Amino acid sequence: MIRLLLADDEDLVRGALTALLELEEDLVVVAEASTSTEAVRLALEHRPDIAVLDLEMPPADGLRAAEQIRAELPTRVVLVTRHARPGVLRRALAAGVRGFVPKTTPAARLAEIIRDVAAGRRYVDPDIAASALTEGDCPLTERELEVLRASRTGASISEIAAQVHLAPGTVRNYLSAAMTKLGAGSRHAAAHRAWEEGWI
Amino acid sequence: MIRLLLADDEDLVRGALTALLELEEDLVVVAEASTSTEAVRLALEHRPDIAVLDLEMPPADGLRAAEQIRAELPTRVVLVTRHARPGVLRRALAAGVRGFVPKTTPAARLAEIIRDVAAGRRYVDPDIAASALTEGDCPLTERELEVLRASRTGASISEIAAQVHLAPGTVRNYLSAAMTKLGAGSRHAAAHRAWEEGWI
DNA sequence: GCGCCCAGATGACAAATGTCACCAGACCGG
DNA sequence: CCGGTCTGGTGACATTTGTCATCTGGGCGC
Repeated sequence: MIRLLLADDEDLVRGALTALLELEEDLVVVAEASTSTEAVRLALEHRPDIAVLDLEMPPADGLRAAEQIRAELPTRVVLVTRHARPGVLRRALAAGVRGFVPKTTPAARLAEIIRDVAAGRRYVDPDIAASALTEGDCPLTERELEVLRASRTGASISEIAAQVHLAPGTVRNYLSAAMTKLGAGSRHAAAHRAWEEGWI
Repeated sequence: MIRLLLADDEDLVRGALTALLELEEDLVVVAEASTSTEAVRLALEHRPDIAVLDLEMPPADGLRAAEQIRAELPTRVVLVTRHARPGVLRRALAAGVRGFVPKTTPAARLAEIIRDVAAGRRYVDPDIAASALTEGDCPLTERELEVLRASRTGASISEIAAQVHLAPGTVRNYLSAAMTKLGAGSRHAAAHRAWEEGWI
């Protein structure tokens, strides 16, 4: 019997996935979480064999939760995501995630993937893997990513500066560098671009 | 026995919802669609009692599909959405949708909601309904919405002008008006705001 | 016809933004 | 200790953006 932790912030989806997986006789959902922090807490408490985490989850994303779980437990992590972007896959694998499943995967496959991972194998969506291999790595520094993230809501330079605790001029420099690297004409275009690539 | 059409572009979610609903003895999923056009086609073919449509679905969104289904069939439509924004609810009700369910709804409620709708009642998520009632309607004109939509990717004024076939100065005027109405300091902030409200 | 309104356009102006060159500490290998 | 490198910061400058007053031409009631 494979014991599962299921985390997804959308109750409807999480509940539906539970229903789907409980149909399998060798799988049992022992805990459900709706936030990344709750996922970590419940993982420590229940020590499941596999943690199935949604990537898009407040307050920290599923990747952070995966890292924390992996740091403490032998639990294997399967990440499920809507926007399966190459950059995310790269980060996920670096974090030691054992399965990477976009939500475009047929539902019937999920149980098989979980069994594979439980058996020690890895699963990575073939399409994403292919594009991750052909695409270049993220050229941006951590700081550049930070200011780009902060500019996604349309904030002004000074607002971004306040958010990231930097001087406005410095923020402009980072943004300028990021824009050059991404070939964008404005920080907003750069932020959009970086998001599409899965870098923020 | 209530016959259902289920449409969601994410196979995993759609399959999981099918599993969830098939657990109910009085519900049966007679067709599954992964695009809005397929949803309309299958609805005409199978004439289900209820169509459960995801709002976020290519190529046209679930709202369009709902309108088309309603125009041809007595089928009742339940919309499921991730970003349950007041403006969207407003448009959905105007399109004759009978149920409006954000994905934050507990999974166990979905079957009840479907039975309610099948029985002729309506269901609207209480939280969204409340904010839709307290919030004002979209104050933006069609043109203002158009230029805001075009600016979402971070395009420059001249690029937007080319997209919407207007002079750059005119685009600036519309953007300026939109920013004033939304209390935003830049068009990017305004676009973000308008998106959050469900207006674009 | 006449006046009125409205979408679209223009031009002038101030403020915000992006570019660039350069400075000051901190940190590190040698 | 020294030079190299990295992060953070500053100031000058050209462009872009946002604001506002104003113009133009077409529809429309009368």
